[in-house]
Amino acid sequence: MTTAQRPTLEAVARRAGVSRATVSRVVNGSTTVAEPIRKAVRRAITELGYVPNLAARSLVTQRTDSVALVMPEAATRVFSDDQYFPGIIRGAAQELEEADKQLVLMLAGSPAGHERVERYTTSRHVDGVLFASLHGADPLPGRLARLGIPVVCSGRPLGGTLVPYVDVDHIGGVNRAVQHLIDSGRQRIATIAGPQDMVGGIERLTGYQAAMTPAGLPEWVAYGDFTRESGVAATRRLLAEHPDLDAIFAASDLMAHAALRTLRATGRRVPDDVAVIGFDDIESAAYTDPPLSTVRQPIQEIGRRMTRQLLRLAAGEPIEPAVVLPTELILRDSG
Amino acid sequence: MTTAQRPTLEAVARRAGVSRATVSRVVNGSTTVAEPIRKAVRRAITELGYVPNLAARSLVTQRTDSVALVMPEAATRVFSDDQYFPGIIRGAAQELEEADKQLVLMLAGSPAGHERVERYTTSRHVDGVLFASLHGADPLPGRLARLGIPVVCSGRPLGGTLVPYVDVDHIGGVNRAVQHLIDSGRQRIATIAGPQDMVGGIERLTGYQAAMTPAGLPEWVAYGDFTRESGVAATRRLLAEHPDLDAIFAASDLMAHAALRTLRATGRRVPDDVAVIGFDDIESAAYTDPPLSTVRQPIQEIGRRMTRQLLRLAAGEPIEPAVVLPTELILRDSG
DNA sequence: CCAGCCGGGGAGAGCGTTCTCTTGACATTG
DNA sequence: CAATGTCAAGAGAACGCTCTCCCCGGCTGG
Repeated sequence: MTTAQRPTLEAVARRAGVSRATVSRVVNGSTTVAEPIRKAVRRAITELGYVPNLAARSLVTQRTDSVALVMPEAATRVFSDDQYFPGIIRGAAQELEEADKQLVLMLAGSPAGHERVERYTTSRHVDGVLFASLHGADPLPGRLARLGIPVVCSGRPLGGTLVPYVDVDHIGGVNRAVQHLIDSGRQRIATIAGPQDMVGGIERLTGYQAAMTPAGLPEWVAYGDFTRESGVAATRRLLAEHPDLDAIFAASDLMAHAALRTLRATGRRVPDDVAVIGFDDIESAAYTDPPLSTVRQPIQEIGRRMTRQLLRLAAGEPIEPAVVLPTELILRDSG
Repeated sequence: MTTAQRPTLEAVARRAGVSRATVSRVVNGSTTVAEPIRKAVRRAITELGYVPNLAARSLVTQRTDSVALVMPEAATRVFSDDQYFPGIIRGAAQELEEADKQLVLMLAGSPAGHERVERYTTSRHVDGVLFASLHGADPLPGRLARLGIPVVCSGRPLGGTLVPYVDVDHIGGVNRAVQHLIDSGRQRIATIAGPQDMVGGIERLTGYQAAMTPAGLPEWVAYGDFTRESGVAATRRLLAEHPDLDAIFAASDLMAHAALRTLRATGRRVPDDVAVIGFDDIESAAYTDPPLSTVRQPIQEIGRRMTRQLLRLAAGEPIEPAVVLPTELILRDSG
């Protein structure tokens, strides 16, 4: 049961008949070690099963080789079945794996949780911090950035904070979707907007308006919070106020899905009577009835790019303050 | 731009006019410090904004205050829209937050990734390892356990490895579901089984058989991998071989959803002609058409319990080698 | 009244790395 | 051939913390 003492640099050095410094050089890939010695050290390492002690290394290098990914646990969308959360994680994990760094996940749900995240991240326990799906104008990213800690956000941070971010072209994507509705003859196009304390929510609404206003069409808006429940309620509100609407753009696929069902429940046919387009392109979008047209955003790529930017930042390289990835209109049957 | 030097124990000690040892005692909550001194130290800490250096602490305590959560990235279900992945994470994160420990997420997708996970976890860089959703008979958990590293799996590990685990009562839940189908008069009940290299896949099939065999009913099985795509294919196969089936139990909601659609595409009505019951109770189960009956498993609770067990193990406390959580039959409209 | 205790606090030795200096062995040059 | 340069490798000092002694002063009991 007792654990064998883990071999240290010292042990490897003794075994290979060299100094600790040389072993360290070999481990860290310095070129200034003669081949035979390098070989001997390598053998000693494998024979002893030596693995560097990261804590000791961190202590002297002042690096931790880990980055934090902070997500607001409360965010309904994060834990519903759209794939934002796993997508970001997966992208980040892939990119970090290549850099041989660790991913520390922090959920900043409760105020206590948020405080904990702040304490942890400000204390240089990680080499950088990734923020996903921020709500409102969280001051934390800006504060960290001012402390000189590398920070990258998914989605442009609200509140004028100057923090590098990676986002998708919400406005352009939505604009294209709504334009498509207009082009196919729809005249009474409503939207189910997302929460207005998140960039995604705000900009998708802007995209809708950017298409409607120039066309001189009336703008009908109901607000949801990206979830199905809110989508049902919003659709009902829209139908109550505008029974004759002939299209709905929903700011999330979950809400679009809810719209689909609610429309059908009221006897409307999709897309014959009402066209519906969503946003996200979640996996189940292809499996709704009818299959949902939607604006696809490359979630996993967001995670990758965020991470890449962060690693650059941590390495002291310059980065562009904003990366905006394209969105794509996916036309299926609903609109 | 230059980062202010972080204050150390030393600095706090000087400021408070005591020794490092005393500050350490205060920080770690030792009782043998007189109140006035304790107060002085506390003040010095806040004035200087002192935060302990975790690396230095780890170096001497041999603890890291972090645990790894390992997930097979390749697992289709992990990144599809069922909520297994986020659920486990959330449960684990909540429990770890209370213990003030960090969650290090590792995706063991590629062989290289798996090797990386092994290297990292065997090297005592974490206080314990959580394995989620294992495929086949992975030797890693057993190996770690033998090294004396605390390990807990979600789902009974295959291959006879003796590692503590937390699982749900697959067999009981499925048994109840199929029994319900039988009780409501169904006679030709097929099943879409999950992958047979995962406990969940195996046991859900066992549960089906455990209900069918005693009833003397024919057992019709098609295999899928928990995804919608595989569900479509499996349903088609079942229909081709047994056009007269009157019920399907699917080992995942995703496959059940696919069955729903495929059945309808062939002109069958659910539940009138064919009843369908799934497994998981994912969020969208209530939003399928018709709403899906299913066996609910408490995913988040699995995450919590795994973590609690792991923390006990890490603290040297004894734990029960297996925790099995109950499942619940949720009857909606599909069966 | 003194030995013995005990609680509060300090001194100092590590923990396992990295990294700067320094040394020593050759090779190169004028 | 001496002086200089180059390169490989070692010595040893941090890094910031915990924890085991150890000491000091005051209190108790015989």
